[in-house]
Amino acid sequence: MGKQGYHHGNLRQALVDATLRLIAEKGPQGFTMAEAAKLAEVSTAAPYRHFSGREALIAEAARQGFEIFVTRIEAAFDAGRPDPLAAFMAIARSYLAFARSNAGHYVAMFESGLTPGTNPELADAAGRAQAVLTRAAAALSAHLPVERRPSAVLFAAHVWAMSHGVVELYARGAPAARAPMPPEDLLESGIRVYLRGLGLIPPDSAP
Amino acid sequence: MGKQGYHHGNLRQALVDATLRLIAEKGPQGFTMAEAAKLAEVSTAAPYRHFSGREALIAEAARQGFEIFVTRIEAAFDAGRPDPLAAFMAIARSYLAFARSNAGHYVAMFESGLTPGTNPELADAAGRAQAVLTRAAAALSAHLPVERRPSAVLFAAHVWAMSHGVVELYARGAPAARAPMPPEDLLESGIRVYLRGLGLIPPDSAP
DNA sequence: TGTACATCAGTGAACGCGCGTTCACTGATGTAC
DNA sequence: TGTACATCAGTGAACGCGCGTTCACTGATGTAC
Repeated sequence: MGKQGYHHGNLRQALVDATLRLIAEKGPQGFTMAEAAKLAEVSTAAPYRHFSGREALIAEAARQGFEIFVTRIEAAFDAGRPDPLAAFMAIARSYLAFARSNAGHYVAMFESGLTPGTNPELADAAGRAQAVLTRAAAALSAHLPVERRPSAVLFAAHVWAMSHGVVELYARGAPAARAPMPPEDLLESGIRVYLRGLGLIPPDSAP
Repeated sequence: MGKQGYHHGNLRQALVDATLRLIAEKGPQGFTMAEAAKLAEVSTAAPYRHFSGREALIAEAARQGFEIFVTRIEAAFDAGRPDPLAAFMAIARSYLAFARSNAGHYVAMFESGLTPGTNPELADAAGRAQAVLTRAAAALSAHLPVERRPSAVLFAAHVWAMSHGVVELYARGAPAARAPMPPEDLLESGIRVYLRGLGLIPPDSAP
């Protein structure tokens, strides 16, 4: 694992880490193989021992992102503890926190323009991420009478869309709009209204 | 306006159109000055008579996008006709339609990584877009008693976030997730739940 | 324990390419008289 | 209506650059005997 010497030891991961750093700092277009190699202190030809090319390296960064994402979301949900509602809101906060703390991963996952069909492992990891959110949605709405219970897939998709939208529009430097409040509060209040619409929390005061 | 001859006639707009086409087809990174010039049937130096550089050209594409966006949204809202709710849902549909039909504009506006501060005209156009959505939200919630009336800015931000999230996650080839239904229906049902949460439509059957 | 050798993970130089941008220029246009 | 001339909007060639990728190579490592 030592860095000196002819053999790097863990170049594959070092390249992924360099990719994440570059993407986070300069956007997906700011990432180049040459610079990743340089960051990993290795010749420009070395990356090709581990990745077939630029796209493959970004895809691996995205895949690891989904992996970590799933772990984080699951930890936040904590099997519905202390109660399904609190656990669900914890997921929302965790979503935003992930986008912030793992900007490189997030961009690789959602903004790098990867063509999903080409990489089954990536598609698989992304699918598992969706599954976790769906499970959380199902848990939160499980106590509703069947005829009023929403489709968990649909429920999860709505919340995911709002979360993603908040990140893209308000938690970045996008020219779209200035956020009326911190993204965390914006998302939490939005989800709260949505959950009220589903009858999952009582009609309370205005948001 | 004739294309033949030494002078192009309307090169500035032709370059913007070329930019939109390239961005729509290959993403913001697929756009190059050289190719835009080629599409406009002009030498590679000509664009610099009209734009200071690459960034300025993309920014103009985005600005025009916001301009059209405002027009479309306003037309869809139609001053709240036939009723505020129907008008509001028309905006949502219009948002998705715009993202589809004006993919180049949409990408330039939201996915090109423009730094907003640098271009006041762009920031202004974006601000007006937000204002339209806010006005629609205010109109829809105007009849609520004051203490239950949500902040229109907040309301608009939530709906915009969900709309944007649906576009990004489900109306593109993103590796994120397969949509459980057409994006239009997904967005409409999501907004419906949200509006129910605000007390703007009665608690009906499950979505 | 030593040695021979296959395999692996790097190097360094080079390639062809297309990019953004600049330059001195030139053809077309509009205007003053 | 003609003419001189300033201005404008193009050209074409060139620049320096950094990119992704490939190649023959070489140093390090692991394994069989």
